[in-house]
Amino acid sequence: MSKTVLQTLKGFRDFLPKEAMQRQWLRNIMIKVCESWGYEPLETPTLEPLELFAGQIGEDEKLFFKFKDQGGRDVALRYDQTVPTCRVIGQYASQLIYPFRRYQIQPAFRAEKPQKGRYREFTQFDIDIFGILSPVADAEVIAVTLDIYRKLGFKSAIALVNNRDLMKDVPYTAIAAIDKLKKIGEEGVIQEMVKKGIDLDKAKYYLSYVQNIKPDETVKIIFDYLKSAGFDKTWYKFEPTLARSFSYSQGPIWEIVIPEAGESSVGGGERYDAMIERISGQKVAGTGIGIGFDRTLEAALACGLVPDFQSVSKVLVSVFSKELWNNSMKVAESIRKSGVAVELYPDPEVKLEKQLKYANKKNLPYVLIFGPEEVKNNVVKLKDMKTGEQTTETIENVIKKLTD
RNA sequence: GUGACCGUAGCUCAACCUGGUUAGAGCGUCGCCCUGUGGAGGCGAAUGUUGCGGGUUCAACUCCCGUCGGUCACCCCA
Repeated sequence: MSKTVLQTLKGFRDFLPKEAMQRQWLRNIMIKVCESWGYEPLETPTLEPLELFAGQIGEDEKLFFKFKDQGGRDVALRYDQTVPTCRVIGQYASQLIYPFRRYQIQPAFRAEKPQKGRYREFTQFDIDIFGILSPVADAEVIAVTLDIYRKLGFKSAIALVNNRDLMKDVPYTAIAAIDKLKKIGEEGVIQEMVKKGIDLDKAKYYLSYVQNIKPDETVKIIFDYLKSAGFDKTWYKFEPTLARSFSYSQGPIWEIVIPEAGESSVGGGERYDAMIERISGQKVAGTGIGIGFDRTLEAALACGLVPDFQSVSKVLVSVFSKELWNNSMKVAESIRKSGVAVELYPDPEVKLEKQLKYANKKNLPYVLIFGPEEVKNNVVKLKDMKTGEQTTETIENVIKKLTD
């Protein structure tokens, strides 16, 4: 194999066990929280007809990962999870039960130029609820999201909330500019608008108009809900200049920021009733959030919330000699039966010293050691790798200790 | 898609600007000290088509072009 093949494609990543375990940890918590709120999993294909995505946003076709399949069909890798879900709503209209709550965690693919935190294959965690027009639906999705960050152990996460409907009188180009306020400042926003053909006076007017928007009834309903759901008021905030410049955003819009881990957002959501109807042909209300899985993991790592995963198993059963190989196997098997993750050193010829070094490097909590002496007395030595302490026990006792 | 910077041992880097005999160091790895016990220490050893391809040159890790990959900004972000 030539050496150039030993690398991943631009913007694609491998996850070695340590990293993969961290991802699984995060994924499991997110799923658990979602299900505790009654959200059910949904999965859609990796490959879709190109028109499903391209039909939606015609202009920026460049970013699709698209190609022709063997049958000459134009296909594209999953670009996001919202659009396929809209397809599902149309395709299975007769079987879905509303309100329909679903979460979805799958990779999305975009042919972007990669940079930090932006890859061509990345994982998105979406939480959406369909069939409910009331802002209570938006509030619930925000509450589930905040619950996830709370359960992950963050001291705080803030939902910045606004209502796109309050910007009805502001043209889209102005909204898109105002969305960048945090990044480019007031001057930058005004310049951006002027560049896009808006008069200077109007640009200034739009900016100050938006900055002075006050929360409406919809926003109040959402905040009341969050308060009742047990979130301190430091966990949510009205943010008039939050714009979510997606063309399909409507109604409540929000973003999640984690102050302890930087100011950029880890996810954002909005209502998109109109897009659902456009794609599915069904008049179904829908609102939800897309959470950046990678960004959330990065934030959790930065805040020291991720357990230090080194190994999957709790104990290594060492092999003293070829003659005792069968004993080691039996011991490992009986521990495994008790539900404890156990690994057997897979080579009877290797010196005990090397087996211990292995256990040490992998950070395995315990090692079981037994030679002829112990076998004769029907006991084993349980070594605690952290303290170095070693006790002689019966297997039953070892299992009891390990399952505690 | 546009622009900038980067790519040397498993890892972090030196040598590149000002081309010149066997490309170095630390960490890690492996072995021994230690024939029933890891982490510390001592001693010893192995390792590179200098990302890949081409060009210039008597000579390229070094200069030039291309390509692949990375980082950053812009663009974009359903």
